[in-house]
Amino acid sequence: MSTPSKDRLRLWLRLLGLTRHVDGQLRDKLRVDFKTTLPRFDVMAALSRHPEGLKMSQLSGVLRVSNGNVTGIADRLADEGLVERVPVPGDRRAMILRLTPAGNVEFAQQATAHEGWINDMLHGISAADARLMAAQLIAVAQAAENKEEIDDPSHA
Amino acid sequence: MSTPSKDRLRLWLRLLGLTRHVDGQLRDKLRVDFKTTLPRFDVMAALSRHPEGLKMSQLSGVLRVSNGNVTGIADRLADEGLVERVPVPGDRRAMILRLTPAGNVEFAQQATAHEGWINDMLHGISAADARLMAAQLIAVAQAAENKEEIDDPSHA
DNA sequence: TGCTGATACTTTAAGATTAAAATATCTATA
DNA sequence: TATAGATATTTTAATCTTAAAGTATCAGCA
Repeated sequence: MSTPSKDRLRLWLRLLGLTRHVDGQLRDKLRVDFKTTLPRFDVMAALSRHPEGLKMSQLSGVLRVSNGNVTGIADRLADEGLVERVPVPGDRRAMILRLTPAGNVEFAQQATAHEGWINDMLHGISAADARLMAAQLIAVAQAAENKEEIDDPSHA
Repeated sequence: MSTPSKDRLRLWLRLLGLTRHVDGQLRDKLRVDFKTTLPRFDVMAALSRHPEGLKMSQLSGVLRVSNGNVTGIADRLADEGLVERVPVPGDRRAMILRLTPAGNVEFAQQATAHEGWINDMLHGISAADARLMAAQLIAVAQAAENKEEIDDPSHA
């Protein structure tokens, strides 16, 4: 049987299956090759895009995870000297988190490897198809998010 | 700059972004509407597809998670009377996990709601596009998994 | 100044997750 | 039958995750 609802459900299950597969591979490779984890990689990637650092709250906003989550990951990265907390002049509540020089060196290696892993795993897709699919997915994501605004106007 | 490698990386980031978004919404709705979690839903969904039940190891195989992981989730579901452990005749090591009648009733409601949530979130996609995209994703996933067999022939 | 509410972050409690170690049982074979 | 290795599951230790509670600070205003 095939209804629009079932077709969309099947699409979702495919999407989830592929994402989990790639995600799992990335976690394995980060662990084996770099003795780190995907959440740590994500934090360092976000900081890498903001060399001046990010406040803890900005970081959790960018990564779309809870505040408390970032606290623990930052603690462990700081223990290893990969990130550092810098006080914010004029606001003693806030802390800026940024990569240390050692963190920058380490992340550069991880990022290069990461791009290579993705390239390998998705090598069955041509560059042109990758661009097309990415564009389709943007449309899908926008549809999904617009749906929420209709449901919950408080976001407006 | 656009290289094939970057195009594939961007595709991956889109894929991940959409999946995380939908995933997060599902978790929220399961929590609010059913006071449960996605891992619990996943276990019950797998058992629902196998009314005779699944051995713990089969279940972790189907869900692609570790053995120990399933143990904890099964414990909690069993505490609530939604699943039960049944001894396997002839093998005292193994246990079959299956939905209880109460678990079946509960899951049926969750599954209906789940399909509706997906349908709402992906309503921007026509049924035809959903089928096309699902087919594309199958090809991508196969390419990704074939890649591994080439890398690691032990799976053959 | 002193209060009130908002903001930034951390801590806590509970569940999810994994790899690795521990238990219990089974199977094949010497 | 004894035992060695394989199999099924649980336990353990560590990390990740969230919601909710807690702490400290800030900003506006009476």
